[in-house]
Amino acid sequence: MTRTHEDVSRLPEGKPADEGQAYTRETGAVAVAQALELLGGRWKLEILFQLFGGRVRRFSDLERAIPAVSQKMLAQQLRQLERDGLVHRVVHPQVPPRVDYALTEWGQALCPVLDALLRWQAGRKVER
Amino acid sequence: MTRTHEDVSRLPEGKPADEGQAYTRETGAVAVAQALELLGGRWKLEILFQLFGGRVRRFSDLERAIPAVSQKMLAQQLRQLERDGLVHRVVHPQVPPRVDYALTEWGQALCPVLDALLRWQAGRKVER
DNA sequence: CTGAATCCCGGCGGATACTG
DNA sequence: CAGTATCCGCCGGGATTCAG
Repeated sequence: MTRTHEDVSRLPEGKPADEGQAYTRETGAVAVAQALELLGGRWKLEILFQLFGGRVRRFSDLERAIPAVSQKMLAQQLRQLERDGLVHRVVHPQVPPRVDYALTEWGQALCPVLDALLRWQAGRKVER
Repeated sequence: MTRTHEDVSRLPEGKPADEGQAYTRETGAVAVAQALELLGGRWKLEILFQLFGGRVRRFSDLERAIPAVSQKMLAQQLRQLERDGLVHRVVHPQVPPRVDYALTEWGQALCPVLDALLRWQAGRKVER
C-alpha cells in the first residue's frame, strides 16, 4: 500500500490515537492543503511574522509594519486568523479604542514549521 | 551555511549583520511567502503527495489518482512545479506519447516539512 | 495519450469613503 | 484608532474543444 521511504504517511509520533487512523496519501494531502489554506491569505504570513516571538501588536502597529496592506485586508486577514485559532484578539474598551493582537499557543507552534520551510527553500540552489 | 535558528522569533528586527547572515523578520516573511506560492496551486499538494517516496507517475496515473482535477489544471500545475524545480519531467518520444513525472531531490526534501505542517495542524484541538 | 487553446465565472484583493 | 461599506478589476480555475 504505502512504500515508505521518507513518506509523509509515516508519522513518527504525536498523532491522536483515538481516531486510530493515520494519514493516507489522500487525507494527508487534504490535511496539508487545509493547513495551507489557513496561511493562504495574501498578508497572513507577514502578520504572523510580526507576531512571532510572543510580540503583541496593535492594529496600527501592524499597519505601520506592513505598509502595503490596506485596512480592509489587514482587518480581514486578522479576523480569519482569529477565527482559525492562530491569533488572539483583545479589545480594550477605551477611548480611543485599542486592540491588541497576539499569537495563540497553536499559532506560536507554527513558528518552527515555517522555519523548516525557510530552510527548505534556502536549499534550492543545489539542483542537478 | 545557513544559520539554523531553532526559532524564527529570535530573528533580528533590523537588517542582517553580514551578507551570509540569515533572515530578518521581513525577508523571512517574504521568503516563506515565496515558498508558499510554489505550493499555492489548487492541486499541487495532491500531486506532490502522489509523487512522494520517489514514485514516478505518468500523466494518466495522476489523472486517475486525482479524479477531481481537470486536464488543464493538472498540466498547468505540473508545468509550474517543473519550472519551480520541484518536479522532473521526462518525455518518452513514443507513439502513443508517454510522460513521466518524478520529484527532484529538492522536491523530496519538502516531504519532512509538510510532515511538520501535518503534525502542527493535528495539534489544533485544545485552545485556551 | 498528453497536452494546448478558448470561453466563462466567482471570488480574492485593491482603492476609496464612511463610522463609533 | 480601528475598523466597516461599496465598487471593481484581475486572475485562478472549471468545461469544453482542438492538436500532435
